[in-house]
Amino acid sequence: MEAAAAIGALGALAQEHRLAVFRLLVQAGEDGMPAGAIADALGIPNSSLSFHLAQLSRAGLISQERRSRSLIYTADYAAMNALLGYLTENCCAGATCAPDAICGSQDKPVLERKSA
Amino acid sequence: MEAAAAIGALGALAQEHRLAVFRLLVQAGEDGMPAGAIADALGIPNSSLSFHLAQLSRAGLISQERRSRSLIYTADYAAMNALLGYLTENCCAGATCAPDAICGSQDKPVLERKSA
DNA sequence: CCATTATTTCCACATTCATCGAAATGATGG
DNA sequence: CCATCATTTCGATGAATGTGGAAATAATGG
Repeated sequence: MEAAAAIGALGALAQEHRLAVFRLLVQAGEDGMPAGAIADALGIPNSSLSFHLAQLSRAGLISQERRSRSLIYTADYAAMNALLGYLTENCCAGATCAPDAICGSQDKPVLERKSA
Repeated sequence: MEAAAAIGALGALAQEHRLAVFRLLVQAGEDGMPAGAIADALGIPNSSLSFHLAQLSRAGLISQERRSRSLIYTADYAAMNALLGYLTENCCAGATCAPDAICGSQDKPVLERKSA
């Protein structure tokens, strides 16, 4: 992951509602959630939520898929792994917070999961 | 780390110059760098850099210390660890990207033993 | 087809963010 | 003390962000 992508992902998560949405989608798992259910769960007006979903989507952190009448949103684990990897590398590069502190393997992605 | 702090840290890093500054400070290690040297290394005007340093500082990601005439800035590794921990926990909580996937130690956070 | 449902786009507005020259502040050495 | 150096604050400006109601778009079931 290059810096520009990391900045995009960081910015997408750096907002109360968007962080809540992403957390919710992570918990929802691979089945994802329809926009309406997200709005309902978090108490965000539809139009506002749509704006935030677009931001998360543009950052590559979530993906959408239409299922019948609903648009289902799903967290992209690979993107989150890439972000964590970037931060870990750039937090630790040449510095004291040892990569080994994680567990020893630092060029393997943190969460290895299906890719999108 | 609670959500508000995470949002602050994410927002602080979600900017080209600030991310570059933080990376530089991480590389610089515990000795840190004076503001002038940072501005010089990254080609950022003093006043702009000062603004960004304040943002990073307010987010708790860096700390300052006066040494003679210079203000030395240092990356706060603990804060970064806390952020990584928050993201890891909230990426994985109740979902499929298993905590064990990290390395096997599942009750030990990524880089440090700590909870908010 | 059409009524209905689900979601997005449009719009207007207030707020915050980023930029950087110039002036102010703070600290030091001599 | 004061000349000087290092850095911050001030101020003005343009751009981007967040908000939410209302209207538009898309898809389905019947």
